[in-house]
Amino acid sequence: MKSYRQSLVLELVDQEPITSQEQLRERLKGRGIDVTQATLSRDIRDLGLVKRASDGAYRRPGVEEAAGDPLPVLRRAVAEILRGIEAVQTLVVLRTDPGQAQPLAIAIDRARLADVAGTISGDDTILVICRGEREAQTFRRQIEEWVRT
Amino acid sequence: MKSYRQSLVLELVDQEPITSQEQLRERLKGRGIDVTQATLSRDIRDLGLVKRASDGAYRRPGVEEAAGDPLPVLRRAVAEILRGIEAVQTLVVLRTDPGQAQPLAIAIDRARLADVAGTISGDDTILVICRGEREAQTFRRQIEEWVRT
DNA sequence: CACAATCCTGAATATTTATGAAATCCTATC
DNA sequence: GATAGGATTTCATAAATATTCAGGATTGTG
Repeated sequence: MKSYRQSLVLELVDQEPITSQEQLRERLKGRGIDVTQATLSRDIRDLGLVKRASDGAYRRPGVEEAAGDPLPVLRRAVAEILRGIEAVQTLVVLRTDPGQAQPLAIAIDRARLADVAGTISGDDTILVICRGEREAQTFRRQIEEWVRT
Repeated sequence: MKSYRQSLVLELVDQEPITSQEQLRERLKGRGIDVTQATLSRDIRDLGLVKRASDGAYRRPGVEEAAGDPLPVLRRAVAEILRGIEAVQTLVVLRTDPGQAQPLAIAIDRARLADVAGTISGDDTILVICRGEREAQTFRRQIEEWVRT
């Protein structure tokens, strides 16, 4: 019983956001398993599940969430907060308004562009490490394009 | 106030197991910060901390038990949260899941590897500055090795 | 079978966390 | 300084979770 129930718990937790033990209880009932919240509290401890404060959902540790399409977010971010751009060999330096570098850098990271190996950012400057000099130019041109649009 | 307090929360949570918001409240009071539990509930959500059911301790997602030898910690961190690695000249760019770069960078720093001069990290990217191109390759290979194991 | 030891569970309850509403604190502007 | 608007915090309370205790099951042993 117990181990079957626990494997079902993992399955449920993986396929939809479960944010409370009561909710989990209902889902299990739907599958013909009826237990109390106390039991689920113990199951969750046994399974080592984790409750993320950001959305309150139970998760197996280490499994991350995928969000919506990051490209539009990036385009908006560029249009809104980019103030300057410059390529130096394989690096591209972006300037923003004070305090805006971090959000823009995150947008770039999440867009997972082919030219970009990664970014590091300070307060109003972002360093974009590109995969080569050619890629740095391509990236700069792409961004400049977005600024104009 | 808020951002200072939140950085203190991260610090406290990293250095000892905090299992309730009241406990966190006491620790903060010990550092001269006096707030209510309600505020901490919101801070914890803002910071995206996670409460592990296995021991009830709050953690930054992805960070594993900080203890003794830093190498095993690093290996585990690599296995768990590394998503990509790439060397560009003397630099190595590591990619992680969103928001996970910081903890992995800390693990690298603490391991004090011979090839590594230092690290800088953003949201999901870490820039590792190696002591030379040869060392960058060695470091990359070492990490890749760990990913496979 | 009888017994003990152990595991699992539910009920009741204690503890912990989240939240709505009001109060307070900041910051910018006149 | 006075004031508006927003952010942040507290207070009070609701909601969610953990735990204690006791009652079956189940298993192993003589």
